[in-house]
Amino acid sequence: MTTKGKPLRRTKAEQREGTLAQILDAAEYLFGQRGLYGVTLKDVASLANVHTSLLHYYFADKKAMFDAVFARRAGVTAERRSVALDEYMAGRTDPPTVEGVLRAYLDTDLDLYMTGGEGWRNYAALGAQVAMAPEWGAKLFDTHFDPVVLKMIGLLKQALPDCPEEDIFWGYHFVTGVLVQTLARTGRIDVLSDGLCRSDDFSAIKARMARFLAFGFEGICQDRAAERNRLTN
Amino acid sequence: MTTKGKPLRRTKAEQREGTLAQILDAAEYLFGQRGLYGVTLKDVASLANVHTSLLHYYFADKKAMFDAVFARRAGVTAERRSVALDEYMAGRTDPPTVEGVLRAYLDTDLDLYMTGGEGWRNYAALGAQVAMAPEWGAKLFDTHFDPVVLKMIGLLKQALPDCPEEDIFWGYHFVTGVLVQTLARTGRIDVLSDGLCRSDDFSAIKARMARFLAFGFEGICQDRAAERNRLTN
DNA sequence: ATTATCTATAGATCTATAGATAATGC
DNA sequence: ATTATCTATAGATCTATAGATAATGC
Repeated sequence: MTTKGKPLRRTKAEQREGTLAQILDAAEYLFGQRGLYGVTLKDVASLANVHTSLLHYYFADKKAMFDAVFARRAGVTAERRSVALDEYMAGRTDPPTVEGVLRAYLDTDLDLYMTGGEGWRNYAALGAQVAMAPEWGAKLFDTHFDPVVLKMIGLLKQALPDCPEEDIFWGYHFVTGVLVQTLARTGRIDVLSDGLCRSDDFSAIKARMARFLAFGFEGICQDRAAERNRLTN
Repeated sequence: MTTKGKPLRRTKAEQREGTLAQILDAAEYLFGQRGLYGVTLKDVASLANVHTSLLHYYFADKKAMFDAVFARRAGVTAERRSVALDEYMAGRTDPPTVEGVLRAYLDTDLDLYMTGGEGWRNYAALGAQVAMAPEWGAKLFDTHFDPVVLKMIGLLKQALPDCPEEDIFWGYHFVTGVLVQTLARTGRIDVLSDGLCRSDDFSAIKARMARFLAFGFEGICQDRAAERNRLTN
């Protein structure tokens, strides 16, 4: 079995990298299924085919391992979305449109989960759980995603110059909800729709999400404009 | 201290009910903060001021306790929303509007969390965590909420007779996301908006949510109508 | 005479550490 | 000579149960 193509001898750096990836992949899957507290180090070790004590060699403790899992892909997706927003703006002289900004932001992310393989889908499910964890979850999101989110919100302000800042932030609140619900892939819509829709059909969701949300923004901003008119006249 | 107004002697049924409520309240708060796996029976017992073994007297195991916590309020909110939808339809001869249906459904629920006290807000946070749990979470939602959700979806179909069923289900998928994100109250929007918005300001959210989502539905249904026209002409 | 609550404890599991062994690195 | 991995185990914690005690119920 010692074919020339696959040398059994690996450099230590390679070995380290390989094992770490195995561990992080296993942890990512399990944490995505049951959350931080629903997974034991032993669970991760078994799935990763390493001994539990090795986890302590690589990570200070369980939370540090969890943070490493989250951080591994957080930077990648944040950067992709940031670049997509820049590219969207680079190609135009007109102010941005709400749907354009949302497409750059959301579709770019959905593409990643559609084409990035199982790892990215597991990460998505993990992200959904983190997003709903009040104690430490929001903090993780703040740390990794604030810059790109604020960049997007800045562009939405340009797209909706007459809309109060408050409404735009609430609109973003709704955007997160829709995205996070999608990333969770709980299978609930499958049951409700009796199989007509499947919660892992990101392609169907991509076809609707940005437009749905763009119309939503118009709705609450129109509302505000109307209210202001009512008060002024 | 044996004033006539507050007899120390309680009937067993009263005692049972009181203790159960203490236990369920404590469990509700803790599960809402850290999820099913992040809470131990000892945690619940300490907060409820009872001995851990008493939890085993009242519940078969931890999951049964969790289910009892969830079930206690699930029926109440489902029924309220169902009644609100009926009342909305009772008062009209025209077909329903999307925003009308969503207001009956969502505003009724938000009112409950706004006026129902701390217990209901803790339950909301718990619900948000359950909604993102792939293994057992979706199942709990199916059990308790399918009837009222399907009733609402039926009304949305009446409001949007030309919209494909598929789009309406996806629209509902987005509705859940927005509601669940709101119920979680993670404080993330507070940080992002630098205090301009607060995630526990359900009143501000109520003023925007139904309209935002109603416009979203119009958006994806218009889209579909346009697409059909394109294909037909 | 039944029901509610507490005491005591078994048995399993979980995290974490110390120290041994087996690889790669120079 | 350093780094990666495993063995063995301590100490804490967690769920669950058996059985005692203290209330209410007739």
